Amino acid sequence: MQGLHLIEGTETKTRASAVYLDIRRAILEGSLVPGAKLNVRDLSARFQTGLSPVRESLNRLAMEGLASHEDNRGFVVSPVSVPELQDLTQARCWMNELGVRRSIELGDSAWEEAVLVTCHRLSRTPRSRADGLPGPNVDWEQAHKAFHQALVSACGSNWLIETCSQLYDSADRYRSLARLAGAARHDPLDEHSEIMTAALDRDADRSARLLTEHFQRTAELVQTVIRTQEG
Amino acid sequence: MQGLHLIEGTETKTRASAVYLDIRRAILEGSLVPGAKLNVRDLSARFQTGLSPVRESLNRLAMEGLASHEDNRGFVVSPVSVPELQDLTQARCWMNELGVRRSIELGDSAWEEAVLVTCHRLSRTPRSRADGLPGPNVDWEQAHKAFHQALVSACGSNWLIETCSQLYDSADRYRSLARLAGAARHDPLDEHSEIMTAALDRDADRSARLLTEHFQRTAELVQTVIRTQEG
DNA sequence: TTGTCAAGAATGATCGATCATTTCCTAAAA
DNA sequence: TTTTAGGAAATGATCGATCATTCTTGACAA
Repeated sequence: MQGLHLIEGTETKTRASAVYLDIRRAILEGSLVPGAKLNVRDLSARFQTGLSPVRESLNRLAMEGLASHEDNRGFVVSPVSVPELQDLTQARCWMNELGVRRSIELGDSAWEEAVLVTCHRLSRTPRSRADGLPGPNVDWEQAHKAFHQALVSACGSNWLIETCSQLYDSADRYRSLARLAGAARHDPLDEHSEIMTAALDRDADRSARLLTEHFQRTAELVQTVIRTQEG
Repeated sequence: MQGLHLIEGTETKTRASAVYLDIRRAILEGSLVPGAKLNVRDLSARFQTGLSPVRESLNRLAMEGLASHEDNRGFVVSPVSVPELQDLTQARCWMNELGVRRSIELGDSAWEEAVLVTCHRLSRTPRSRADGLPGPNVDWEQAHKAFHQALVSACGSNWLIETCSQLYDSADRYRSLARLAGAARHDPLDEHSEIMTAALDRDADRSARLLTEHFQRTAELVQTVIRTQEG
């Protein structure tokens, strides 16, 4: 079997992994909405594959928290809620504060350069797509995550880095949902630059404060959207 | 299908979940040693079930970090190492410090009572098994985890509570491995009481310090064992 | 109308056969 | 002796049929 391409650009060794990545992306992008049933046979048909790879994918997603599972009742896209968003945001603030403080303490010049470069790339990447379509700009999403991960990358703990990455993805899902619901984004271009400057100045307190505010501001916007949808 | 009992006391609705819990326990107890191959057909035979439930279990374990997976190369019990133990310990210290500080801040009398009761139960549960066999005393393990989870239970963040639980289990695996390798345990009975007292006194700094020392002391013991095994 | 219950349909879970890839073993060549 | 090629064996991955459970539907009774 050659590499699989269930979706353009995705190439993996097994069907299970390919399907996993595709469903994962669909959930994070919001094209699979919270609460949606993840019917194994339907997904098999959609991805032109058997039942086993789909079930394996869903098991992975459930452990990751992106899907929910109950024995004999199948899988569902994990629901979203304001309390869960608040919990998530709190965790992001804690973890990123820890990460950036340690990185400021331990980071060498390579770390500084990574922060500088990823921030620069982020500022050069347009927020909206080049083709004018309304979807997310994958390049920007990637640059944004790269910058936030760079900030904590010198903390010395792989566990913390991985945790920040997972939290980022979960929060990203909320952002996508808010965008789909038509939230206008106050452009946070300068916020990122400010955070970068604080980090390169090795000002731990200011970095932590700016990061926390950055996360909370985003969360508040998303919260508003969820509330208007629920009500 | 009635409840399944693959192992005494385990009862779940699907084979996949039953097998998952059994393999998980085997890994945490150390009867499946780090690096051991998790052969799907062998496990199917051992648990008297088909291939699918086993594969689903292994996918879950891999996402959880207890198993490692590479496409087309199957599953392996996750290896252990001194650096990973250090990372894990660091993370435990951070997370439990956060958890206990917030709990001291937010916890009501129900939290205090939970800490008191779980500590009491722990002190009343013998460390070694009633039947004199050398294995772990499941009651003690359970009481120990209950106490540590009680300490952070009022932190207000489900995410943090769940994270502490996962970290506990991962660290517990290291402890089991050290015990199997014949590590003599300096009995930490009083450590737990001291932590309890500090928490009930609402002394956040002392609680955090004692917890961190508690984790680090255990980790150092385990490290020694791993090093002597490696060397 | 509302509640109950028994088919029947839909869906989830499991099975073992089969296909694909990797690993192992052996023999010939360097 | 070491290296390498090739084929067999082992293992991983996938498939679709089948079994088990849950959900739906509609007739009937209260």
